[in-house]
Amino acid sequence: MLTNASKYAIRSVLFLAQNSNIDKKYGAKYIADELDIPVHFIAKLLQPLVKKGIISSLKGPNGGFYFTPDNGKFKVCDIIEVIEGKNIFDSCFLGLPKCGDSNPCPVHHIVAPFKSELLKKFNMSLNEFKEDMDNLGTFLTLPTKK
Amino acid sequence: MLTNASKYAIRSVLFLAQNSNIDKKYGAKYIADELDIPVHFIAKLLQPLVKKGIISSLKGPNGGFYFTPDNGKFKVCDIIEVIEGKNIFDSCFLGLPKCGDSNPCPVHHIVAPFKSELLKKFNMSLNEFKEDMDNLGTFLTLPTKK
DNA sequence: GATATAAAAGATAATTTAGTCTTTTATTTA
DNA sequence: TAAATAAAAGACTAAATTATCTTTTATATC
Repeated sequence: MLTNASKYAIRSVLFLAQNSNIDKKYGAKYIADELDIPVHFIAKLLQPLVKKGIISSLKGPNGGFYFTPDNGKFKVCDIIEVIEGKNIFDSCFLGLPKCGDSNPCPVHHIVAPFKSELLKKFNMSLNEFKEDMDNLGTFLTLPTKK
Repeated sequence: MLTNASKYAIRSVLFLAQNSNIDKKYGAKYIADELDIPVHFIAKLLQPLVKKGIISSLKGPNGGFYFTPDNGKFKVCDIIEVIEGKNIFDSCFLGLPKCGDSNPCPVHHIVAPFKSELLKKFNMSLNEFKEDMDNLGTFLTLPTKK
């Protein structure tokens, strides 16, 4: 459903949301190591996210990527849109060209509520999402990294 | 989550399950037109399914692909396994290497029950699945094709 | 047996996704 | 202002997925 690119990007942004601020920045290498992601790949992916304002960055010594309260106004959906360039949640799970409530595919009744729940979550602001993660006690990394 | 190949294959098999029998076969071209799928692609995809016994085929005039009660003993999961060659339902939605109940990613609590429901369905026999489709009134084609 | 038909088999091409490497630019610190 | 650092930008490579095309084989019918 999501490409590796989107998965990497989402986890990186959430990592920054949880762990960074203007005084505590993380380089691409650190993020990649932490999340078990290819370094060069994530470095490339973060560029358009910075440009869009979803995360912040600073070059040079003591520079890196970081998260501000303003960044937290964006949503996970924004990350996906920047990386994929299109809405990937429209398409039918079985590839039916016109799947919908009135022309449902054999798994539509299972997939539709799932997508709806997922989109509810992905449409939360990143600030809200972060709080939600704290409440649920969820993870972004390998258990050994904690 | 599923590749195009799997989606095409699943819909083709279900089409045959619903519409064909030993006296009513369909050529690759017919199936492709009906389901809005690339002809050559589906022709290729159906080959390993026949070999595995998930669908039946006969060469020559009046030949084509068809479905027998015996074919109906396989499951949708079998189709996916033949086409993908691996279990695609294991991996975490956000790409977390060790996502699970005890180390859940931020959407695990949404994804896990979805997968579970889906797998329940995909582990039904195709005979059962066909009946289920009748009961639910689901579709495999464009509404205009009906 | 010759011909037509349709799947099987095999080779190849195109596109998308994934990932890497090098050079440039901005910023800090000495 | 020189050196070091880290992101930005750009070019490039690799792999997987998607799709097409051609040749061969099996089957039915005439």
